[in-house]
Order: sequence, then structure tokens, then C-alpha cells
Amino acid sequence: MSSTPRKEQIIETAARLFSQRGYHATSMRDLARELDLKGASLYSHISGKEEILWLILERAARQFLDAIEPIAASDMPPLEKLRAAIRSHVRVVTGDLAAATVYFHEWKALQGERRAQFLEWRRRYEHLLQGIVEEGMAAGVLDPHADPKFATLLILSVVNWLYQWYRPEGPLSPDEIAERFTALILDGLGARVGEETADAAYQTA
Amino acid sequence: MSSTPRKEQIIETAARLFSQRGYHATSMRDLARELDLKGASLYSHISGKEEILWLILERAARQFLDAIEPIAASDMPPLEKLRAAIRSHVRVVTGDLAAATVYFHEWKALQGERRAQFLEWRRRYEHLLQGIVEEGMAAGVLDPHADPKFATLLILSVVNWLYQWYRPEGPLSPDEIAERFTALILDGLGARVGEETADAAYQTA
DNA sequence: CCTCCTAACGAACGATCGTTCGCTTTCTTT
DNA sequence: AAAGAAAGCGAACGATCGTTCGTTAGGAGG
Repeated sequence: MSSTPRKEQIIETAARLFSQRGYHATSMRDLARELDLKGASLYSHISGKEEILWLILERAARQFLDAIEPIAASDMPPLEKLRAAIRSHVRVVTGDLAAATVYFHEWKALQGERRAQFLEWRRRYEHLLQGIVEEGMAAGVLDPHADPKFATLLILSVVNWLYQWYRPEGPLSPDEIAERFTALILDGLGARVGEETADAAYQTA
Repeated sequence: MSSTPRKEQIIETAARLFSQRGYHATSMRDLARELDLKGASLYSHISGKEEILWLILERAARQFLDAIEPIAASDMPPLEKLRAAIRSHVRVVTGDLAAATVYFHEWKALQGERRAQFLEWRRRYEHLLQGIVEEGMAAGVLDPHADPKFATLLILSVVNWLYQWYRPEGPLSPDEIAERFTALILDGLGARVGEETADAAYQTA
């Protein structure tokens, strides 16, 4: 019988509540009630409310970094790196949607050292992604005229917004979503010259 | 001497504080202090905390809708519609960054009827944008093989994420940002076949 | 000058917040 | 069964929350 340790239950439940109502709108008593406990009992397992938030954010940040670091350091072709980075990002978000929502929404509730540490991880992640984009441009597989900062921002927009609309019961699997993301980011939405419908496109233009 | 009415000052200041700290982390006394008032004095002008949030969100939602409705209803070519919609969205976000931040971040604090009304506006906005995308596909200027829902989601991701990184003192004007958004959404980041030669020819001109 | 009206105020209300304390219950180990 | 540790609890703490109340200050219009 593998019973999840209480501390893990607390973190998981807190991630769910924080993602639904927000950190400040969730009280310790709310959290306790969800676990059939009284508020005071939580303090047998954690030191305070902010520690719970920190544990959620720390794990999420590590998941993002642990996923992209080996990709960025590998010797894959640049386009494969980008594809793998997008796929891993989507997997982290969809793998724990509640934690990802807290990651994007509630980090501002952190204070002092923890907040600085979080932002440093976030910055590092974005920097690694931008490095992959720049490799792609240098290799000529990404548009060399694009601004790498802006291009990275576009990719981050698409993959970061995912937590806002993804639902596990939706029609697309995480990897399918990642595949479509990559295709749209690379090729865009515009009708392509030379496609089957190119004739029609030209005629209406 | 045009002195801004107190109520407007309250709403503006609240938008700034809510966008920085969040709705629940901003107390009425915090808000009052920012206006050199005491907490009780706010209630001469507003009925309660949630009304302030509502006024911010209502205005923001109306700005988004007022901007896209005439565009969607116009007889512009589909591509121009999309370009105009993206530009107007970017203008709304950049025109009042604090309000836009509250719009995207703090609407969950609304309850009951107001929450439902807000979501209805949001849904209508996204529906209008999707209509523009579908027109573009029908006219053949947007990839007819793309899923219109997914394509709209991609556009929304890019323009909605803007509030996360836009700073008025940044190098790009709102219209420049919109122009780059449109270009990247249409053409993507991938290097185009035959680009180098065509580009070399153009660069000499 | 006097009267209104509005804006601002000090004080207080009940509620709830995160957290602590000492005690009891439950589980583990021998 | 005894002993020790871990987990949970009731009660309470000081702080702060949104809000209300009765009153005061100050300017506008007569």
C-alpha cells in the first residue's frame, strides 16, 4: 500500500486550490478542510503558507529547467532542438496543469530571496530558449532577419499561454499540441505559395 | 484647470495597485494611502472593493469589444481585418497596461453575475476574432488546412501575452509591435525556400 | 452670514487571516 | 503491553480585512 505522504498531499491540494482561486484567496483553513484536517494540523508538516507556495514553484521551475537544459546542451540539429524544447515545455505544462498555473500566476506572492531565485530560474529558462532560436538563425533554418528576442518572445507567448486553455479531456494530446505549435511557429498561418490552393489565393488577392 | 474626479483617481490608482500586487493583496487602506486618504473616505465615492474591480474590468472589456466590433463588421479584405484586429488589440493593451493586466489576471476575483457578464464579453471577443480567421481561410489568404479554433488560439496567445512583457519605454511602438506580430503570425519563423537569392536581389535596390 | 452638501475622518464592528501553544489521539516499534 | 514519536486538535493570539457609523471640515450658493 503506497500512501502518499501528507506533505505531498498538502502540496498537491494547495496547487489545485491556488490555481483555482489564487494564493491570497486561499486560506490555510480552506486548504485544511480539503484534506479533512483542521488549520492548525497543517503546521505539523510545513512551516507556513509561503513555504507551500515555494515548494510548488520550486518544483515547477526545476521541471522546466530540467527539461530544456539537456536539449540546449545536446548536439541535435537546431530545428530538432526547437521542436524538442517546445514539446518538453508542453509536456511540463500539461503534466501538472495546476502547478503550471500557479507557476505563471502566483509567483508574485513570493517575497525577498525566494522571489529573486524564482526570477533567476525563469530568466535562465528564457535565455536557454533564446539560445536555441539563435542557433537556428545562425544555421539558416530560422529566418535570419528576425529579431531573436522578439522571436523568442513569440514562442514563449504561445507555449506559456497554453495553461490558460488546455484541458486534459480536450481532443488533442500534449504531443499533438506541441507538434501544431511548432508547425505554426515555423510556417505561420498564411497560405503558402505553391500549395494546392495557391491558385485560389492568387486569384482573390 | 481640469481636475480628475476622485472616482476616476480611485479607479486609476486601483488599476495600478491591482496590476502590481493583485486584487486580494491590495487592501482598501493601501489604496486610500496611495491617494492620501483614509480607508473610510473611499466609500464616499464607491460602494465597495469589488465595484472598483468591476469598473476596471468593464471598461477594459468594452475597449476590446469596441475596437474589434467595427473591424469584424466592416468589408475590409480578410487579411486587412486580421491586421487591424491585431493592431487594435495591441493598442488597447499598451494604451492602459495596468488595466489590461487586471483584465487578464484578476477577473477571477469577480463573483456571480459580474463574473458571468465578463466571461460573456470575453467569449464574444474571441468569437469575433475567430470569425475573422475563418473569413481569411475561406478567402484563401490563410492556410485553409489549419484548424480555425487552434489558429485563433495561437493569435490570442501572442496578443494576450503582450501585457506580460510590454513596457512603454521599450524600443518598439505599439504599432510596430502589432506589425511584427502580424508578420510572424502569417509567415512564421522558418527560413523561406529561395529567400537568400530573392533577398540578395532586393537588398541592392 | 447662514445653510447645504459633499468629502473626509476617527473609531469601531464582526469576520477572518496566518500562526502558536499545550494537549490528546493515533501509529510504530519493541 | 509499554514507550516514544508523529499527527491532529481546540483554543486562542495579534493583526488585518472590508465596511459602517456619526461627526467634522470646508467650500458653494443664497
